[in-house]
Amino acid sequence: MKIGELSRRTGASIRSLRYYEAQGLIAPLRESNGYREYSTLAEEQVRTIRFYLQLGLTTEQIAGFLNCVLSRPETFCTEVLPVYESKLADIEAQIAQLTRIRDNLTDRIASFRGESKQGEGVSKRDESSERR
Amino acid sequence: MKIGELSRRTGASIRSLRYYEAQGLIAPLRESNGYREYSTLAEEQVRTIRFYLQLGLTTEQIAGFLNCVLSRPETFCTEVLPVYESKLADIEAQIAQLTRIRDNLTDRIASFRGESKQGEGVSKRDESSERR
DNA sequence: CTTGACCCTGACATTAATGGCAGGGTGTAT
DNA sequence: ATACACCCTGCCATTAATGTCAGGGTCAAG
Repeated sequence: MKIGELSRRTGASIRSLRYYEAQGLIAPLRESNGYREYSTLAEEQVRTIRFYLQLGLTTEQIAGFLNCVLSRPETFCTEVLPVYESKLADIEAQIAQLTRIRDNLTDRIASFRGESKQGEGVSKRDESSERR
Repeated sequence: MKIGELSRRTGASIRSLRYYEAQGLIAPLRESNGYREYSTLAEEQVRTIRFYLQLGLTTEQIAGFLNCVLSRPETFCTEVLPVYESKLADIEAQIAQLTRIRDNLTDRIASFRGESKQGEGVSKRDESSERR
């Protein structure tokens, strides 16, 4: 199957499919005219790649275990767990950070609604949050 | 005060101070030799800018209400509230998205620990999350 | 032979704030 | 005058996946 069809079948843009190849995630054959020829396995492979991308993993991380998870259940691939764990730590840190900001914003929005009375906690800034 | 001193006092890099100026957030005078001369008010101004940046606002958004909040309590500046509200919506969407991913990761990590028994929910992917 | 639907590579743009360099001027103390 | 600590502008880089050109082949149908 050629790249256009694979794109239609998987929802990945042609541009993305070429990018996955450049990142070493998929290696289609080439016809004599230079066109990429994808096997039928490619379809699942691309869906798998996209799934891991949705989890927020990078193509580099995915490349580290893709071959393994394509050939057996994920839990048999020892390379996967550390990636998940480090990603989870990332995400939790981000959530914590965003939650801090959200609470700060919520407070400040609330002080707009009830600003008619006192001025406590409104004009003085909260130096607690931090970024990157 | 010159830019180096302001940088030391506020913790903002010289590079950042020049950037804030380019974005219209602060307008120091110029000495005859071309050096920026900051008033003593600049120190609080920069801290205020940094505070809003920490809240995740962009320099453009900050520019929209900085003059106002520097001269009176935040709650008197009507330009501020809509920015807060839209940022809050942003943040909440991001938190929701990250939470979905986190739960997915947590599940998958858990299936590594308990993989000795059955294979339910392990090899089949979850197509529920989404990104950007 | 021309049209049109494919395919190819290579390159630049995107986002936002910041870091860092090159090349050069200023000012003060020795 | 020479060193040294400042300051200036302008420019490129950063991140990661994707979009989007330009300029060019391939191939089947008409």
